[in-house]
Amino acid sequence: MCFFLLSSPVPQLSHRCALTLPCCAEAGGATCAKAPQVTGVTVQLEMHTLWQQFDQLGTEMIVTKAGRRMFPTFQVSISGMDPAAEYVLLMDFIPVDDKRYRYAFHSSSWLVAGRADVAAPGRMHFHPDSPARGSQWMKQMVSFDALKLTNNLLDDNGHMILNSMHRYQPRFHVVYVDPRRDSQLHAHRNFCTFSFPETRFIAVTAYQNHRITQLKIASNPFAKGFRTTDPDAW
Amino acid sequence: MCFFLLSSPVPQLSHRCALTLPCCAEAGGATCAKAPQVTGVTVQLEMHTLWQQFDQLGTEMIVTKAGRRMFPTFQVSISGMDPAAEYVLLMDFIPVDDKRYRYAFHSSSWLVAGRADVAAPGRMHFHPDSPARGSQWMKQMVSFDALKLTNNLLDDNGHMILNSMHRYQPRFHVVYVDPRRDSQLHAHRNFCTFSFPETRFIAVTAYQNHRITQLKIASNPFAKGFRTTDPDAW
DNA sequence: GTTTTAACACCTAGGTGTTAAGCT
DNA sequence: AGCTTAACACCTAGGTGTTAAAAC
Repeated sequence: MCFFLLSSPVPQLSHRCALTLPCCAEAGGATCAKAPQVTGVTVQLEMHTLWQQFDQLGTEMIVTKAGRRMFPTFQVSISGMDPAAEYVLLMDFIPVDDKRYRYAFHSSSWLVAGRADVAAPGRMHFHPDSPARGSQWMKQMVSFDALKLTNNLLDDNGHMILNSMHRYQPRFHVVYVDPRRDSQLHAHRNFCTFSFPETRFIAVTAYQNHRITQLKIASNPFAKGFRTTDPDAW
Repeated sequence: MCFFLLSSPVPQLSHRCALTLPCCAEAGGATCAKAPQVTGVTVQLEMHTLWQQFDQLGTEMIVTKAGRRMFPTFQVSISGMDPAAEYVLLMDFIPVDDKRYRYAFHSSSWLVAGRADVAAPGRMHFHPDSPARGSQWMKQMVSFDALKLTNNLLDDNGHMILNSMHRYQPRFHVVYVDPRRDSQLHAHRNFCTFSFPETRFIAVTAYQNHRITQLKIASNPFAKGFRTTDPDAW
């Protein structure tokens, strides 16, 4: 099941060149003996400008017992797949560091509040259309809008379990489904991973930074009921 | 693509014993050289009582240009699949006869109004979870609630195209995805078909029989706004 | 004190039959 | 006259931040 290294370090890519990531970008140009079906894969993060706006304020994502969607939604455009080959697309979340945070309202900033709590169960979220052919994945934007975040360590709904007040980096994985051989043995060659630094966030049970709240209200259609100003101003 | 005989006759099974259909039920006990993955498959129609209530009045299903869901929804429970084998589940609709109908309001009954119009394009509706393993299909009820009916001959949304004022029999197909050989050549052995006579209906652009309208309002949650009497009376 | 929970009003998104107008 | 269409009010279903109370 766990054929990815959950403990692998978070890549340190600059914001400005992260619009498009070639396969194995996080490996930093190291040796990359990947299957040909994944070597050419390129992934572009959608809603990049919105993600940047949140990232500049310090993105917060609500976690609830029942599960809460992410906003912005993680959406990507993919190219360079083998149109006829089958792929599985999935996401996971890895801790950015070993710290617990708290928000200082008087200074409107996040402070380190100690060592991280025990790590939440590291789950994978398979895109519901998986598996599908490359042609299908490349046809239009791939959206992970069914993905939900929870702080319930005993969650039984397949949601992604995160610790509140901890910082996370979403990761996106493209896995080639090799029909010819035992996929378990060659899995390490048949996938590649993409990390977009601007999608990092701190999990919270209630918003801390009021500017994050305002940007969510301004940009999320489901929060329209809380808008007071002109929505086009954003 | 069209590996089913769209023009095959509608099976004439009695209402009373149609609760559960074994594979190849429509073949009437004839020779049935099917693959072992489909021979043992059994399908049970859900909401059977509701379907019978509608059938006794003469079920009508709305067709619209944009596409309209069926109510009751076609839902089945499946058993007897090979849990590890992959199956595709799909539906189609075949004309019950070669006639066009009209409703006589004064006698509250359907009359034959001539020969059928030119047949609408015969489409297949693949269940969106297809393909999936037998274990997945048997885990819980399979619902075709995404299926929509349209009278637009030029429909480009993948909906099922039907002629209004014509009578149809929904059919349900279980197709075993054979990984070993050319599935095209052996397709005739790898599927079986189920027809439930109580799911027959006449396609309409507006309800004709007022008792059908009342039963829809009473039993469809989305029509609750039109209820006047106690819903528990049904 | 800080963090979490649950009920809530207010939205989006889309499935109902109704109705009046339009079509043939 | 028979049939179809489109706008509509009224639902279901579920995604928002708010708020006050609860939990720790």
